[in-house]
Amino acid sequence: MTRRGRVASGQPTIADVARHAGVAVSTVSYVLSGKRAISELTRSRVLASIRLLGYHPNAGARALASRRANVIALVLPLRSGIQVPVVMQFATAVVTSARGHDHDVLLLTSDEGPAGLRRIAAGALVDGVLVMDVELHDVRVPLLRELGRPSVLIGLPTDTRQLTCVDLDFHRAGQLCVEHLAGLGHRRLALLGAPAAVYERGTGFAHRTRAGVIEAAARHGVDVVALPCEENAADVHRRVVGLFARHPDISALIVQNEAAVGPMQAALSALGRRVPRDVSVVAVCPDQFAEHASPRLTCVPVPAEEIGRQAVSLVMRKLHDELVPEVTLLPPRLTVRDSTSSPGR
Amino acid sequence: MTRRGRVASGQPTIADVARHAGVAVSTVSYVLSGKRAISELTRSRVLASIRLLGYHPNAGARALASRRANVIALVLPLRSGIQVPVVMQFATAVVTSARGHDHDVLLLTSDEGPAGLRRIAAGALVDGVLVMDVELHDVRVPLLRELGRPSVLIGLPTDTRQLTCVDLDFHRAGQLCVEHLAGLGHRRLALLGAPAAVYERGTGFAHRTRAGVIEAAARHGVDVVALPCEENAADVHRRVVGLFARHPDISALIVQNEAAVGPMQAALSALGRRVPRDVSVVAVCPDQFAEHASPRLTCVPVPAEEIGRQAVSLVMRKLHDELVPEVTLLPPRLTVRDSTSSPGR
DNA sequence: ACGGTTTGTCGAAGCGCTTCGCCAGCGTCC
DNA sequence: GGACGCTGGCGAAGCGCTTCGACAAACCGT
Repeated sequence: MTRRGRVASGQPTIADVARHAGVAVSTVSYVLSGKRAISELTRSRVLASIRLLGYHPNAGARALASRRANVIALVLPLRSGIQVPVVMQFATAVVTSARGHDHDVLLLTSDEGPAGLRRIAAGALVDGVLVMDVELHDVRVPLLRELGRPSVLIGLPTDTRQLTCVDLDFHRAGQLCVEHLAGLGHRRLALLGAPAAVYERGTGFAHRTRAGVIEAAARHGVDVVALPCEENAADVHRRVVGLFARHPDISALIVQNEAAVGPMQAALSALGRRVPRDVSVVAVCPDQFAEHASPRLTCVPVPAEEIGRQAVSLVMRKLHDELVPEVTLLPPRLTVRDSTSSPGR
Repeated sequence: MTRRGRVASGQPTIADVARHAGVAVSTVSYVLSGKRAISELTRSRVLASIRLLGYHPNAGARALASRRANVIALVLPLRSGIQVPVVMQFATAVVTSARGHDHDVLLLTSDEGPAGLRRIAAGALVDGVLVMDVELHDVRVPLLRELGRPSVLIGLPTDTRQLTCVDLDFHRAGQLCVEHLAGLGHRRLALLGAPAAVYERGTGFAHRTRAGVIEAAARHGVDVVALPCEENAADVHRRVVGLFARHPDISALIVQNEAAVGPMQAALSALGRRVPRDVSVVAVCPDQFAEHASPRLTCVPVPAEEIGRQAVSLVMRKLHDELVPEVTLLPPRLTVRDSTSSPGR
């Protein structure tokens, strides 16, 4: 019996590789990690053995010995009012770019709450944490600060001290929408926002967009009505009809609610207002969605993939003890399509 | 120096707990796992120490020693034509129910392909694998068979031998739609299906629904036109208009494409056909989506959460070496709402 | 009072890997 | 030509946990 008192796992171990290549275990390890110089001859012999035996390092053993799991956690929201496609795009971007850094991604939902975070972080299941759907006064923030593991927030809480946050500059995005519309000559706008619940729980992006819209409107001498909007067709219809009943001279809409776009268009057409002839529409939503709508929507895209990449890159840098900025805001840009034009034409 | 030659991690270890409670390390382990009888007195002393020290078992060490990572992998698709909200619902259901079995979820995207699967499985990063978006002749299927780790497919490949699959019975779902409409008196139907690419790559659910629809239509002596449908408003519009141009007497639509529902309704209303007065609509989509549409849609809901729970439960049973059925098909049910009625009323 | 179980606990041997210290062999430089 | 520095490799000590076998002590029936 050469080794092992218990049941064999079937998988070859680093010792098998070492024996097969005629070198020491540590040499194999150094070939794999590149942390010490290894002669080209030995290197290729070891690599050949690895390939031949179909060796894959055991993740648990590696994590135990190196104190690095090569896994990061991604905490996703699952509650109502989230932009599902955005979240999904974001998640895939995170997985893809984490793999580019030789890390895997552990998926958590926020419903296990802070306890879940503590469990995986303290248990060394993950090296770092990415948190989505951050609220202005998020309960997880104090925990993240004390956790002792690198973390990156997607979204901005009120107090960003000692944190690392990345997000689209939604304030600027709101401004961009207004500037575009004001530039076209619109004087009365409305913002069809996220569901009321999203504002109530203090989700940053909704507040920041609204603030940007209102601020820019004031600056450009433009009137704006901001109202939240649920994600069902009936509510959207009611809101839009009510809006134009109270403010018949509104000539442009800013929409930050993907689910509302379709129903909104239906409501407008029911009111006999055509886009963009009678009403211009600017959306804050994934580019692809705007592209697929009819008419194609002028929009400020939410660069979910770019945010995901940035978040991963930031957490990796923190893992390497680099200093990173507390806040990274990506500059939004506005893509002009077919849903906006000058009013009264 | 009591322990450790290298840098302290800060986290208390099981040895710290044992020392604090005045017992052996193995005793603490048995308290935690419950695998041997421990006196109530000792048990409570140990638990008290654990709480006091804030001990969390190290995942890597545990995985190494026990040969179980307590993690399952979830392979999600990220390509076009997938039903994003369904996937998302599914993912959260998987995470939630995995946690109920004391497991975490590692997120993979299918773009790393079979190599990714092999890596995590061989490396013992995960104990089992859940694979979504299965094609009829999926390249990953042979790999799963040889992988030596429990796996569950969400969706049905052509050959299910030696596999475990779970899905909604889409064939029956298609039948249900037709039966409902035929029962109302409709004689000419159309199926607005998934994007063409989805059929082309042999994704099971699309094929099976279509087959069920066609089969039931033949059985009920009903005509049906089945056509794929892209996810952008312009294509949907074109298809719907073309459809009624060629078949003006079609009185009901079956839709299996969430993104197409809104544009379809818009197209119908542009054609002057009202739902359900002139055209009845049955959707195969998440219940919530149907509920939020206007009018509320009669639908066959895709029970993403239930499928997720089932998938986790199956993989857990396989982890415990239980025998499980090769194929689990959940029975669909049809929810009648406001989008269907008898024709010509 | 004495074998035979149970019950509760302990000690130690790994799990498969990383990493530290050590050293042999070589070229190099006054 | 000896002190020195590299280079390439080895051996062994853990990392923190689970689990197996051993074994006192308590309990049993007789």
